[in-house]
Amino acid sequence: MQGQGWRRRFHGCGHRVTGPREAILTVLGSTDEHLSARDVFLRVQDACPSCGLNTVYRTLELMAQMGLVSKLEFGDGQSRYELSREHGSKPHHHHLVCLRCKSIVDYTDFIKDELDLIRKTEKGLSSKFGFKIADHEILFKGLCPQCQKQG
Amino acid sequence: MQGQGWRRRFHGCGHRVTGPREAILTVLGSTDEHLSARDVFLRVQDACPSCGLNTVYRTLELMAQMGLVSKLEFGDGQSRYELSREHGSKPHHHHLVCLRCKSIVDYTDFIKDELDLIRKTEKGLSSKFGFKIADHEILFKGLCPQCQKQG
DNA sequence: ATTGGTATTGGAAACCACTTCCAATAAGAG
DNA sequence: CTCTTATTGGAAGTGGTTTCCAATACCAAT
Repeated sequence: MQGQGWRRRFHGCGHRVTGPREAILTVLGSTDEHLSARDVFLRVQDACPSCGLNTVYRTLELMAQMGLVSKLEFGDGQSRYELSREHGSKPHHHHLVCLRCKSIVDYTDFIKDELDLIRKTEKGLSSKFGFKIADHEILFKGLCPQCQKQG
Repeated sequence: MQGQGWRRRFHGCGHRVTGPREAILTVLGSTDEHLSARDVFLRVQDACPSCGLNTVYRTLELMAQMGLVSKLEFGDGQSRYELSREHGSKPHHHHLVCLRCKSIVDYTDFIKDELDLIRKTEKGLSSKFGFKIADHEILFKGLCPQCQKQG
């Protein structure tokens, strides 16, 4: 999480800046992984021992709706979170997930090629359906090398 | 579900063709919606009253791994299913989901424009990571007109 | 600084989508 | 028709996520 703009952002929406929120953003800003709520909870204990799992869920959901974090679902039964494109330090990327073992690969290939299409689609959809679009996701699904062998 | 090819497909993988499986495919083939497992379960009662929710889950997961159905996650806490591109009668489409109320819009705009990119990316990823790619998904996230008003 | 209104928090309990277990059933190969 | 074994269904379990509510702590106004 670069900068402190998020504080202003919170206040602007009538939200308060609190210890847990600060700590959660710090955790997300210090990793490249796709953390589950429980993962975040564990790592937050350090900076904010009183923070409950419950608060982590609420905060992540709030931040997802504000567009600060991306909530990802890869089919393994839990949501995963990462700082969203504009707020994180990870390069723009997408995901490749194994249908069987649910393993995940981040890829950054062909990202430039998608720009035009995404921009055009985003514009078209927002004027056609009235949505205010915050983010997009491209997901490829298949079988990883291991799972291919195992039938 | 056009044709009966899926029977052969099942036998080919050492799976049996059963009442519940047949009924579930019929349900999926008769709608344009993104049904949850429970939705499918309810609609299956008609053709196959003995079919349990449990079997619906197992069957949908199996079909997802076979590539017959697409398992979709829109962030509302349950998976949704539709016949996959090659097996369904719905045109190739993608989704637009509201981050707040989780409502879903199907769109078919700019689908042609994506073909090249998808083909190229699919090829690149499968040779780089060894995945056997079965499907792809593009998801736009944002706020629907209603939720924009409500802050 | 102090105060007051209210958003936020934390813990426990509830919820619910989904999975596991296992004995009974039935598909389909021989 | 028979035998093997995949599949089923019901009940019980699992675990991620939400709800409830009293206590806490932001922060705007004083």
